[in-house]
Amino acid sequence: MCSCSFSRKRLNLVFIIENPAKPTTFYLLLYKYPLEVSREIEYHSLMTVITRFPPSPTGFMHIGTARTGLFNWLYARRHGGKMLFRIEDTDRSRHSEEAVQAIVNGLNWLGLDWDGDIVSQFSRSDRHAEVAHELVKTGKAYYCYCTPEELEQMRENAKKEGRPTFYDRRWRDAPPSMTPPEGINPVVRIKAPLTGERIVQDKVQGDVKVNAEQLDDFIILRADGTPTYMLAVVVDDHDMGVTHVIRGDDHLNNTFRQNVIYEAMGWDIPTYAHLPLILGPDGAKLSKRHGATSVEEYRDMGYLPEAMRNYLLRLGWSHGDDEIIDQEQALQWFDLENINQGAARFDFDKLNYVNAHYLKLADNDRLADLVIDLYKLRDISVSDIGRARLLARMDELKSRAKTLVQLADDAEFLVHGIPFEFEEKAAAQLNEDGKFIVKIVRDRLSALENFSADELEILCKSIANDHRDGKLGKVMMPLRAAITGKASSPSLVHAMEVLGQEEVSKRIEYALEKFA
RNA sequence: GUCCCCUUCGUCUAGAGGCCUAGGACACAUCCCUUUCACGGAUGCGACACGGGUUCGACUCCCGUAGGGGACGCCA
Repeated sequence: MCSCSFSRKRLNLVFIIENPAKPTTFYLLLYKYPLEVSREIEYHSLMTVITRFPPSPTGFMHIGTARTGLFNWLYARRHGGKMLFRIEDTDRSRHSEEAVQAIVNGLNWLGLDWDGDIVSQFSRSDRHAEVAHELVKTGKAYYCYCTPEELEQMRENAKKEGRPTFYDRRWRDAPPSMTPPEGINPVVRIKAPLTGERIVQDKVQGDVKVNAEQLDDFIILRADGTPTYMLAVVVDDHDMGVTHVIRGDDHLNNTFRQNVIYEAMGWDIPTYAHLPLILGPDGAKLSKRHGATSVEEYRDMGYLPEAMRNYLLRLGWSHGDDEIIDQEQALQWFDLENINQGAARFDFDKLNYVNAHYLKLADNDRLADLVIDLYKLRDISVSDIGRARLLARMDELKSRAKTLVQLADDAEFLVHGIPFEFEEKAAAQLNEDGKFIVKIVRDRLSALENFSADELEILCKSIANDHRDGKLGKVMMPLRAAITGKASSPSLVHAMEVLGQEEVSKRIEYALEKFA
């Protein structure tokens, strides 16, 4: 199969070649003009792609977890595959239903779904133990009777001598003379390779090499018979048929250990892609002190899920110069090749910009509902009339705001009743000069044929001409203060139209009375 | 202490040895629009961490240095 295309700078000849060694696998080759080099740009497999989303039940969904989830989801969906959902609750004490629910809620909010049931790692511990014992039987793993104190001592000594801080393998090939001490339940350790270069092939980081001397015989089964994380992930990923492991950079080192288990069991190693971490605005690891770290906090700050997805996607992944990438586009474009290798800082300015963009595109009814939800948190109840006003001005409102919270602030005067508060700058507008103008407006309001924005504007302009040298602002500012209680607002004449003559008059009377 | 990874405008990034006088976006500044605040439009400011190689030619490849991040648990 061959296709040909022109890009800005080159002629592409694409050959899809079957790999005879793996009949279900195809390579996509790209030839650059002139035909000097060929480069494998993509690896397509006809096997179903299976990714996984394996959060720890921490009680909330970290923004980094969300991004990893998004990447896994996009990759699976892009390739017509599946994303599995597994709770990493090997440490059962951490497990709680609420914690799982929090993650599910986060995923739902982001609009990501998964295939099959949520798998609890804890529920599979028998299987994990079975694998551990099988490895002992085949001589790939062994029992170790060291106490935590002894291990601590080893680490200290190693550090002092400048060696890796590892277990010294004293039970690895224990001679028969070394009888197990009484009363100690052994752990199971795996036999890691002693020498040679170990390579992890990573889709993001490339080939990562480390000497076997840096790997120790890590524990796969604890003294109480429960599996460690290292064993559990490998067994579960294998049993669940995971083909692509897309996860945070912090697991890159673990990968060498996990591969030891894969090899000992003779299992296929999945394709790895390790994503760089998200840093806070100051370059340090994103943490609580940077403000929001969980997706629900971003929701509460007024960000739209589609904006969040777009922003998170662009944080570390790119498609040329494209910035606004909606879900549909992302599904067509997403790949592992264009993930950046360096960690990225979280930038609220950019998020705001992206959010403002999606706000403009969002459906008005949906936005009204979201804003009304926000008002509930402020103990403001919105009547049907209030909702209708919101809707009537939504096109303008959504074009101005960066977040739903801003939109809600902007629109609050449309839904609140009398009495209402005046902010300081608004109060200042209602001085003698201001009240003078407001009274003139009030007196001439009833003469309007239609209480419409156009006529209101004509009226205000004529008042400005008569009393303020044609300076419209001198009329609008005090009027705005009287009607909204604020010094800035969306288009006042349009807002007045929506509020209606009766409500406008009431508010003017209320303001004049208050600042009498 | 040991090992691993990373490094292009303030930030996110484009860049696949000559297309680079390094492109885009956010932020910032100025101007325009304007009843306010925003939105929008235009223009501007602004970077290849440093030092060595390789090459006719390096942002791009290699090696060092510096800086940043990560991992070294009977946590996940």
